[in-house]
Amino acid sequence: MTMDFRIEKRLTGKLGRAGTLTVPHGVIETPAYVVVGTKGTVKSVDSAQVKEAGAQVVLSNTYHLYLQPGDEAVKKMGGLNKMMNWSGPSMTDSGGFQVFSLGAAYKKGISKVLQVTDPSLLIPERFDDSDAPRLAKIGQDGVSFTSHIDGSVHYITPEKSIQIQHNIGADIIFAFDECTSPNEDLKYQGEALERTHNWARRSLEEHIKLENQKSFSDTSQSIFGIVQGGRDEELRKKSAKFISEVEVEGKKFDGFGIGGSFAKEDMQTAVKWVNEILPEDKPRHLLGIGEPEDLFMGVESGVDLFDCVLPTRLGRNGTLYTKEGKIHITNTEYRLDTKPVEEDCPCYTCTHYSRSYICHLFHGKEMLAGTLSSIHNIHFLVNLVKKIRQSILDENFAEFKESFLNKYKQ
RNA sequence: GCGCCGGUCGUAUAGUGGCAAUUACACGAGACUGUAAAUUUCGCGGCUUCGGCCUACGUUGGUUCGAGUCCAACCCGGCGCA
Repeated sequence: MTMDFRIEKRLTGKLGRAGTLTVPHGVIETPAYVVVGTKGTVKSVDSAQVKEAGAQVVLSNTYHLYLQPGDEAVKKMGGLNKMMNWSGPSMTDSGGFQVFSLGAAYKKGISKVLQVTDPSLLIPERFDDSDAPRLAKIGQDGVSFTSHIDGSVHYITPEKSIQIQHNIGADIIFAFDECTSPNEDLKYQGEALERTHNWARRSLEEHIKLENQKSFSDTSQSIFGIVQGGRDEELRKKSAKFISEVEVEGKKFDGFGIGGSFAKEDMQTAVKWVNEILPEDKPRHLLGIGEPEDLFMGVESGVDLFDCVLPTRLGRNGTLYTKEGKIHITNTEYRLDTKPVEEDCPCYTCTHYSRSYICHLFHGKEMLAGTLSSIHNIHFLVNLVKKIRQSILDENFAEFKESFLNKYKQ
């Protein structure tokens, strides 16, 4: 058994559903918010704290672990879970996102989610910036990366990414893809999609080959294919169809990632196009998303898994989630505020510390600031998705969504 | 008492004739979506119809078209000699 996905309840009239996803390291109740631990650590938070904050599953990164400490080292340490003392379900991203973040987006201030109201802003910036500095360059067969750590050059192919992910040993691994920049033109999006599809097939082939080589004592892994296609309906649908149907030795992808960068406004339409095509009986993961409003949108559009760096990144940088919206805990108004971050929040941070203390920790540049803040943010977002799940089971999703979003100011 | 050195935005500094004045920290407000992020941006004398205007480098006066910068006196601090 590699993976078992069961749908318990559906949202009537919508694509959403609540279910359970069972993998070798445990059960994930879906929809679920996956916590990101890029280098085999959820930044500033220990695995026990991650668990206490309610997280069910952690996602690490192939590229980063390959560079440091090296996938062989991870394997030697007993695999990702053992290495980071995480007993629950685990995933690795393929390195595809780094094709974007270290490539087209490198030093350009382009982010995964673009907040634009004017669609013309999304139209081509692509004249020829091929000589722009970047650490990732797309080649014939794969991508060459210049290590940001020591400048060494590494060529990552789909096969290589899958081999690394097998050494790392997470429960769920992802096909190697190209996450395109939101301001690439349609022609480029089409070419990139061909490449991603080609890489998807090769990823699946390599995965099956490696699974076939495993012995009984080895833990089996599942692989998710990634749907791309930018903001174009035709490309998105074509990709959803291809990724769900591609087959090697009679085997298909175990689940799906929905990747790429979006204008906030088109995210929902893109997700719907895709999820209307993807097979219902397999899990779908919206990669790199998101914010509370994105979670409601995603769930009702048929997403089962989300992951995002926001809880930890924002936490480390002094922004904390509350039911009324995000607050900047370093601001003067919290200096003498002895209330917890959230009055009725059961997380470790809120049950033990005050806003004023966390404000003080940030001003004093104390490491604990990032830890306590990350714990709260993880709890907030993970728990929000758990509540969304419960609302599907209780058949009051719409009411919950409305009451939450009414209070929550973006 | 004599001599030398020094007094610049909260702090520490840069600045030897064109300066609302450098840099760092502190302070203030933002940003962050599959993590090159404990990162990063902006602001930090006042007013403004955004063209400027006013007030500012210990104090007072002077030289100069123009002074934080040169001169004089004074005040304050440090060091040395009596």
